[in-house]
Amino acid sequence: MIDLRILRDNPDRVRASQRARGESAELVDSLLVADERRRAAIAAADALRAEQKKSSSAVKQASPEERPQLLVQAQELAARVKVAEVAQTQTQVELTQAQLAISNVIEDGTPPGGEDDYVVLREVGVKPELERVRDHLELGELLGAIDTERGAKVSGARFYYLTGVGALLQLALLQAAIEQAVSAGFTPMITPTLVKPEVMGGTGFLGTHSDEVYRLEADDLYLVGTSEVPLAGYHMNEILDLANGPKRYAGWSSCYRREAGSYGKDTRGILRVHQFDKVEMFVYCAPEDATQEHQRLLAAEEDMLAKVELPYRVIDVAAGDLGSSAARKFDCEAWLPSQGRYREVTSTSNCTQYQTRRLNIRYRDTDGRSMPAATLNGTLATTRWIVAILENHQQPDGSVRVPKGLQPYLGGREVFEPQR
RNA sequence: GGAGGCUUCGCCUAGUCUGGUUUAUGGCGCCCGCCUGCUAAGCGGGUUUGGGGCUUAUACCCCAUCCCGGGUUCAAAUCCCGGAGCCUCCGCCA
Repeated sequence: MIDLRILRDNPDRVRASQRARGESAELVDSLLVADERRRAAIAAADALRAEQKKSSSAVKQASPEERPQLLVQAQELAARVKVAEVAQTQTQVELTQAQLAISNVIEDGTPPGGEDDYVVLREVGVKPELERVRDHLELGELLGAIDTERGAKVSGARFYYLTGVGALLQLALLQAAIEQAVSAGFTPMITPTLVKPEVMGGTGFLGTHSDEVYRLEADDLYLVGTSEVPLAGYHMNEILDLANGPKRYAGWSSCYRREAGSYGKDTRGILRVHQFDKVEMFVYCAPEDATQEHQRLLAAEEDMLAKVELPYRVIDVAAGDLGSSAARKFDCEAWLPSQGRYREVTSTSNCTQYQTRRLNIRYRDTDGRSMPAATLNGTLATTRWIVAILENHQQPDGSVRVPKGLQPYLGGREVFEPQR
């Protein structure tokens, strides 16, 4: 949700942000009008309420003979108050709608444009030179690590089983992520994966991407697509004490995505699936610290990628591909030998105060005033990493080298051997 | 699934039966000041959260806020209806 003060003081900045995203700048003017109308309605209703209070206490103190006369006046006022309150509510609803329609104001430096207008910040690591490339599913089947056929039999397309070393690899990967996060001062969390509409909406996932989200109609609950959602909801309606620095959480959860609109895309293997596991970093901090925290999250992601020895690049995502909540987003994309290109394995967003205004999460600034906090999130490891790990560390015989950073979490194992 | 109890400004709590002198009581904690070799104690004051107005800002004024949402009434913490959460008991169950 957009800050009305920023909007009033600097509407051009919001207009520019909307244009860079390829979204409507006219929404800014609708919002300004809605803001004006709401304030007028509040002033009118407040004045009537004040009058009514006086009138009411006059009734209370009146002598029996003046009482009937005063009662009539009071009754008439009560009716007018009722009308004014309906108008006030209406303008409030319109304001909120106009406010929700505008995406977060992008951070300075964000590349303008759409999905393909990202800027590559750096490439790290060495791509493997392979004579014969097996893709992750072929490798996964050789190792007895991935079973998509039975996944489809039991649950449908885009479901899978991780079996044997596949299951162990995921546990090792996520455990390594948790350990890294804990030693960096993050609080590990295992979160709910079903959340209420207000939480799903508050994090910004019920906007243009709402058809990506699973909904349980009978219970009016949503399955989360990332633990960002329950971690953002964790402090909903609270005032945080950030005097000792940001609150940093690392959430481990299953994630569920409908993948609507991606029919035919990435249908092979487990690159794009309906359910996966993820360790996600989530930070609450003062707005002035957000940009710096964002860099820390990105650095943590790169540490993890180094641990599993993946070649990757970092991209600065363009404005039009940020989603409504993010003001800036950096993705790390790992090299996939089977595709000969980079694919997203992490994503870190600075959501500034966009989510906390919706979720009513504040902190005390240095003057003791309560202000919306900033939130950020970033991926530390997901099931998808298995794809890149298998493909980049494959050997000619179909075995897969276990990266050093994961060996301690796999009982010291150095290689996964094909089963016959 | 059934029955009952509870929810008040950080924490605890009075007030709810019997609607209006309640701008919600008191204690603890916290903040400011006074007193005092120091500390403690004592004394005085302050301390919900939003919104609006007026301001350079502070101050000040107004409105809302007693779990949430409706309703009755000139007037609701208080009465009525619906919902949520917590606790206790019963039933069922991996």
